[in-house]
Amino acid sequence: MNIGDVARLSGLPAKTIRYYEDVGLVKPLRSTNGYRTFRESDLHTLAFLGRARSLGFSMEDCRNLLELYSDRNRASADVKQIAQEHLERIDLKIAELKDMRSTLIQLIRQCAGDHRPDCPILADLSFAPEGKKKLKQAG
Amino acid sequence: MNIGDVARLSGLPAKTIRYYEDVGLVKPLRSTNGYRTFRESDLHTLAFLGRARSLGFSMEDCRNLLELYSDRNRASADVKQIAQEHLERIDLKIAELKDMRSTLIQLIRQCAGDHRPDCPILADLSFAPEGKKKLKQAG
DNA sequence: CCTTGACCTTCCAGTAGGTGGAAGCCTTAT
DNA sequence: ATAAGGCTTCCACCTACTGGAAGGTCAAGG
Repeated sequence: MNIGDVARLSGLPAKTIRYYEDVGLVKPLRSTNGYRTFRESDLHTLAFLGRARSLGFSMEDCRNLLELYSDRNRASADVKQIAQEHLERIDLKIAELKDMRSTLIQLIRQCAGDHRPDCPILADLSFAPEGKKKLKQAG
Repeated sequence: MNIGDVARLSGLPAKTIRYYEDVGLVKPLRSTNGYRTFRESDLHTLAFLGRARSLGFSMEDCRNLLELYSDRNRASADVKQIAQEHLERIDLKIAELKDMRSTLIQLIRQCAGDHRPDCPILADLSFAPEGKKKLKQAG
């Protein structure tokens, strides 16, 4: 299979697949004309990567997961740990975003959104004292 | 004020402040020795930027917000729109993360996490059928 | 006067995870 | 022979910084 074929089959852009080769995540063969030649196992790896990335795993995680995947003596505990740490990062990120969200919603609600210049959003941004910061962190 | 002073006062790293000058978000003066000299208004701008960034606004948004802030004939509607679009992006991001989260939680729950190699997490990653992909794309 | 240490300066490189484009080779069909 | 499309490499760019090297500046102390 050439890169276009695995791109279609895996759903990943050819550029991304080349990048994954660059960083050593997939190692296709080369045919005499210099074209990359992908085996079934490469396609499988790419599908694995696509799925893992879609779950938000970092490239570093992907690398480790792939290694565990090919290790028949792996302990599922090692896989689980990677997933759990990733989950914690996701929860942290969600919490951060929710914090931003609640502040934004408040500000947006207070803003008239008309032709006049007065704006509580700008007022908040231009005057963010310690008290507010504490409120934000507590909320 | 030198850069160290505004760094302490604004809570932003000096590096970041230099970067903000690089991209034109703040324009400190220079004293004869080449040091940046910040006025009160520059400190104010930096505080504004710090607050806006902490709410997740992009640099592009920050640029526009600063421009509106200094425009006495602004319409609060323009500010509100920037904030609302940002809120939508945040909501989208939260939704994506929650999707990942729920899948991850399921997989983690199913994984024994012991010394044995069998692992539903790897099984999922290595076998992502069309049905799953559609779910992912819908979410 | 000299040194020490804390500042400050610029410039270069690297981070994650790609994406876009240019220049040019390969293949296939007509 | 030529055109279309696929493939190659390489380089730059994106966000929003961050780290570090090499070197200039300034105030205090001996």
